[in-house]
Amino acid sequence: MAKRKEAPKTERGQQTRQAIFDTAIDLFAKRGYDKVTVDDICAKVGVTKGAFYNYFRSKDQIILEEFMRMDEHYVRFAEEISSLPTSLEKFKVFTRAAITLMSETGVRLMKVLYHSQIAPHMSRPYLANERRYLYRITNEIIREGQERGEIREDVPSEEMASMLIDCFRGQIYHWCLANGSFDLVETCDRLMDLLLDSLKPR
Amino acid sequence: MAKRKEAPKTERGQQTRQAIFDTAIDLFAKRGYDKVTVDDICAKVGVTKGAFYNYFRSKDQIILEEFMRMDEHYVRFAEEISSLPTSLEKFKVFTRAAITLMSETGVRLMKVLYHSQIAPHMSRPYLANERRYLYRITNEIIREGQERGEIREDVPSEEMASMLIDCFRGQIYHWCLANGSFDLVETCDRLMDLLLDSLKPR
DNA sequence: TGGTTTAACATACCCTGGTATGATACTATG
DNA sequence: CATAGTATCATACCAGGGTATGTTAAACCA
Repeated sequence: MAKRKEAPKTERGQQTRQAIFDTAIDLFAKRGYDKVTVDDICAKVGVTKGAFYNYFRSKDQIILEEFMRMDEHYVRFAEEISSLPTSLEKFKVFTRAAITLMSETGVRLMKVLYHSQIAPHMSRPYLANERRYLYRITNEIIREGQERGEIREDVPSEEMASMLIDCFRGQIYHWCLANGSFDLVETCDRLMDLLLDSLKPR
Repeated sequence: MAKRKEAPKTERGQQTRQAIFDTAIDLFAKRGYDKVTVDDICAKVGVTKGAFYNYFRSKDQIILEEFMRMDEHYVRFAEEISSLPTSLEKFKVFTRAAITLMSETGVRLMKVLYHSQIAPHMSRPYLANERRYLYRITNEIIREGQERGEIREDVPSEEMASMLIDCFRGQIYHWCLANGSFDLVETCDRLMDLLLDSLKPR
C-alpha cells in the first residue's frame, strides 16, 4: 500500500535509504523544499543520484512519505474519541485533532504535499485514497451517527465523509495559498460550527 | 491588477503576444499541458523563447490568463440572479453557475491551474485574491442575506463567503485529484444542500 | 539628418529533476 | 570453487523551464 519504490534488501541499503530520507527532511526544514536540490541531498549524504533514485521515485516522494506517517496518528485519535457520548462530538474532536496535526506540520511541508499531489503526472494521489485511515475513521463516525439517529440519513455515509473532508481540505488549500497567514485551526473551528448544524437529521 | 508581465507597446507586439497565447491554448487543448513545451509553442508561432518570456513570465501564466477571463462571466451571473427572491436562492444559483463553468472548462485545465497556484514560488496567487469578482459577489449575496434576516449574522459576511468558497474549492481540488472521474456539478449540488441549512439564522 | 532610446525579438546558456546504463561487490547455488 | 544472479550505487546524459545578454529596427528627439 505504501507504494515505496522498492524497500532496501540489505542492512546497508536500509541505512542509506534512511540517511537520504533524514538528510532531505532536515534540509527541507532549513532551506525550504524548492531551495534544496536532489544533488544537495546526495552530496550531504555522500552518495550520488543513482542511490537516491534507487530508493525514491521522485523528490516529492520524500514529502509524501513524511506525510504518510501522519496517518498513523489518526488511529490514535480514533481511540481517544471512543468514549465521547455523541457522534457529532466524535467528529468534532477527531477532525480538530487532525487539523491541529496539519497545522503543526507546518504550511511549508503541507504546501509541497498539496502541490505535488495535484501534479499532472500524478496518477493515484495518496490524498484521495479512500482506504486511508482518515476516510475510514470519518466514515465510521458518520455511519455510527446515522445508525443512532444523530446524523441525517439522506446521504450515504461514504459520500458524507468525502464531502466533509473536502470542505476542510479546501480550507487547508487556502491556508497553503496564503502561506499560513491565518490560523488554520481557528478557521476550521468556525467552519465546524457551520457544518455540525447541517449534519443533524432533517 | 492583471499582473501581466508587460503589455506590448506596439501593434506588432500585440499580435505576437496574442499569437503565442492562442497557439499555446490550442496545443494544450490538443496534447495536454505537460506534453507541450515552450519550444513547441514558439516553433509553431515562429519565434523563440526570447519572445515568449518577453510577454509571459512563465508557462503557467498562459493558463492563469485563460482562467482570469472566466471571472468576467461571474459578473454576468450576478446580473442574472438579481431577480431571485431570497439570498439563499441567489447563492445557490450563482454558485451552481460558477461550478458549471469550472466543469465545462475541463479538469485538465483546472488541474494545471490548481497545481500552479500552489507552487512554492507563487507569491500572490490569483485564486486567493479577495478582490476577485467571485469573492465580491459572494460576499455581497451573504451580506444582503444577513441584512434581510435570511442568513445567520454571527459570522461576518467576508468570513462566511471565504469559508463557503473554500468548501467548494475543496471539492474542485478533489475532482482534479480524481482526474474528473465524478460529476463535479452533481457533487456540489449535494454539498449545497448541506450548506444551505447551516446558513439559516440560529 | 544624425544620434539616441527602446520594444521586440534571437542566441547561447544554466539549472535541476529525472533516466539509462554500467561497474562493483556480495550472496546463493551447483 | 566457479558461476550466475542481484542489490547497491556511480557516471554520463537528457529534457525542458527559465535567464542573461546580445542584436535589429523602428520611433523619437535635437
